[in-house]
Amino acid sequence: MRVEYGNGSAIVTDIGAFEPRHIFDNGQCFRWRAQEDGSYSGIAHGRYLNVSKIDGGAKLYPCNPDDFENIWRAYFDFDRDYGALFAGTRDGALLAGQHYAPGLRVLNQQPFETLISFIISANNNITRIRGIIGRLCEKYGAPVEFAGNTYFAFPAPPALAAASEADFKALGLGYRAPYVQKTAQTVSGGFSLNEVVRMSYADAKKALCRLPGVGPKVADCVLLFSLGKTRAFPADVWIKRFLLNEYGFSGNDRQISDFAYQRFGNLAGIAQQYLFYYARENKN
DNA sequence: GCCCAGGATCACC
DNA sequence: GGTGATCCTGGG
Repeated sequence: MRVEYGNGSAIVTDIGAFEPRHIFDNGQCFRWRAQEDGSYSGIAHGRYLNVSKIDGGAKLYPCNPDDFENIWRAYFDFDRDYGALFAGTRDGALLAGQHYAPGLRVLNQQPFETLISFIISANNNITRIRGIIGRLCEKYGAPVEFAGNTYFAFPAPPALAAASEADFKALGLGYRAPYVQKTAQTVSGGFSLNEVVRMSYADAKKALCRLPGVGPKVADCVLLFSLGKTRAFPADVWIKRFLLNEYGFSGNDRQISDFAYQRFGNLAGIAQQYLFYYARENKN
C-alpha cells in the first residue's frame, strides 16, 4: 500500500482492486450513498468522507495524513491484501464470489454504531434500516458540517441511552425499540465494547449475545464488521440456504460456525462476504 | 389484503 | 437444547 496527499485528498494505491459499490452496497454498512459520479459519500467516525475508485486504488476526500493513519487506514482495512486471500482455494463458490465482487473489502466500523445498526437490522429490509438509522442520527447525532451542508454523526451511547422507548418507536423502530434502548443504556452504563475486542471469538460472541436484541447473527456481524474478529461468520437466511444447496450442510448456529471455521479458517467472515455475493447472484 | 424483509425472543416440548 | 409462533413497519 502507498499513500500520497494532495489537494486535501489521500490517494491510496498498490492495494489491488478497490470497488466502492462492493464495499458500501453489500450490507455491512448503512450510511454510505452512491453519488452521480460513481463515488460514495458517507459519515463515519464523526467525519464526512467521499470515496472514489481511481486507477489502481482509491481516493479519499477530504483526508489529511493524521486522519488517514488514525482512522481510515484501519476503517478500510488497507493493510490487508485482498487479492491474495484464499489463494489456491478449490471452493467453487468462493472462487465465483471473488469473481463477482473484486475490490470488496470488509470495513472496521465503530463498534457502538455497528451494534445498534445490526440490532435494527433484525427481520428488516435494507431500505427501512437505512431510513431508521438516518432518522436516529438526525435526532440524536452531533452535526457534521462539510462544504456548506450539515450531516449527522452516529449518536454516542449516552445520547441514545437518554431517549425513551417511545422516542424510538416514533422513529419507526417498532418492536426493536426496547432492544436499542436497553442496549444503549447498558453500553452507556459501562459495558465496554473495547473489552470485548480483547476476548476470544467465542467469549466475545457470548458477551454480545447477553445484550437485548443481540442473537448469534447480529453478534457475528458486530464481531466481523467492527471488532476485527475475521472468523465470525454471520449466518443469515441467504447463507443458510447457500450452505444447504452448495454443500448439503445444515445445522444449528454453533455447527454452522464450526463448519465455516473448518472450511475457511480464521478469515471465514471475509469468505462469507464473497459467498453472500455468490448466493445473491445465483438467487439461491 | 397478503407477504416479506440478511432475526431475536418466548413459550413449549 | 431444539423447534415454532410472534413481533413493528413499509413496500411490492
